[in-house]
Amino acid sequence: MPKIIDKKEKKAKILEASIRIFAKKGLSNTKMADIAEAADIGKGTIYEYFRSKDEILEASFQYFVEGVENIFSSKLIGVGDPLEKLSAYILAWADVLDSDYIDYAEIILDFWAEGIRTKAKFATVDLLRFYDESRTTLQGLLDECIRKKKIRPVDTKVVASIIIGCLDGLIIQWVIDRNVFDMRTAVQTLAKVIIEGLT
Amino acid sequence: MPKIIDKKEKKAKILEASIRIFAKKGLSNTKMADIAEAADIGKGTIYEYFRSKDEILEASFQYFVEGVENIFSSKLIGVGDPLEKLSAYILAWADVLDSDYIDYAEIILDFWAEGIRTKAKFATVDLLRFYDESRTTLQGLLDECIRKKKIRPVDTKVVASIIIGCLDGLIIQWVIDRNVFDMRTAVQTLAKVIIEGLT
DNA sequence: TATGTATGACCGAACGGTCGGTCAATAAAA
DNA sequence: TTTTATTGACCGACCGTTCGGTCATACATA
Repeated sequence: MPKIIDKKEKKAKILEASIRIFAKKGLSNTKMADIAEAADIGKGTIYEYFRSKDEILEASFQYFVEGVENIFSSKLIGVGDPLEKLSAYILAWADVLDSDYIDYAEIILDFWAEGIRTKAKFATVDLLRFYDESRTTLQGLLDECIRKKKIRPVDTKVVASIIIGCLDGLIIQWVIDRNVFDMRTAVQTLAKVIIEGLT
Repeated sequence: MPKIIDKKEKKAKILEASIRIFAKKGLSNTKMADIAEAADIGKGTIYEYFRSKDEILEASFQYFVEGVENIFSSKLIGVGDPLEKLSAYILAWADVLDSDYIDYAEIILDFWAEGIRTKAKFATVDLLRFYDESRTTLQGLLDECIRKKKIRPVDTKVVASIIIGCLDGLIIQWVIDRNVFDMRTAVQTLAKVIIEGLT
């Protein structure tokens, strides 16, 4: 019988390597040979696991979204007070950018840029879905706050967009130059300003 | 004597064409041939005006920054009250994204993404300078507000970063999907929430 | 030996940039 | 006015290189 290997595990290994390189070099500056080298395999082997570079790109993005969503849901469970939940949601972004996710922070701009133009599934489906779900979650939190009279009535859809925008924008600045401010402090201040602006 | 043409004007023509194509296709998906076609000249002619693709990239970015800075300064003159100035600054972003600047909005993500990685002057010098100046301007506005007791004391550097971040983040969302919210409304709401959060 | 796995030499399309040559506008000469 | 010379502007065929993807071969395991 032939050698049997864990396809799933190897696929993940390639994916992780590709994300590392994407983050370092950018999406279109990354060559298949680079990924192969980072994954410590031959270039041809990649094609045993992925049909094309585009397929790797798509899979990478989904990997990223999964990771982010896991962090978020883990930070929200157990929090009862809607205002606390709102705060926890905003603060969770600082956790997303910690440790393992630094690579993702550097890659996210490329995903955004690429996502706007390509017809790849990850862009037209996954990216929009991710934002839509984020916005819906946040909007739900805000509506709950209003219903319980924790904040004054506002256009929750617009405010939700603004909050997500703030977080994305901070990521950009932080990625461009990490010395300008501390991410955790910035996120805490943001939460404070927003919540006080709404109450 | 031969035909003498306005080199500056032609350079601008090439630049505008390149920006249009960059916005449509992305930085690294844009070919010199595409730019030539859009500028309605031969490919070789481009090299009479720019040494390389990278040089075009750099010039494009500077063109963008100049345009944005012009809009901003024009919106701030004549405004006396510091709180009004703060508001005017935030609202100016909606103007930036109007009409002529739509192309720029689509290109800005690429500039950000590319800027982080490349050693190109536009990235290491101009991009950082642009953010630094924006932050400084805003910080000055905030300091003035605090001095005149228009808002409560806060870490103005962090708040300045947050405001810029909010605006960048809104741009991203708006570029990805313009139907989600109206930019002008969002910016107005943002100004309101921030200012009320600070007073 | 049979079969799943791995590989890197190889291929062809595509791209950035070059270069030899053409064109058009003007000025000076006839 | 016509002819000729001069020169900047313009161009696209071409070249060297790069890169995504293929495939013939080799390898490892049962």
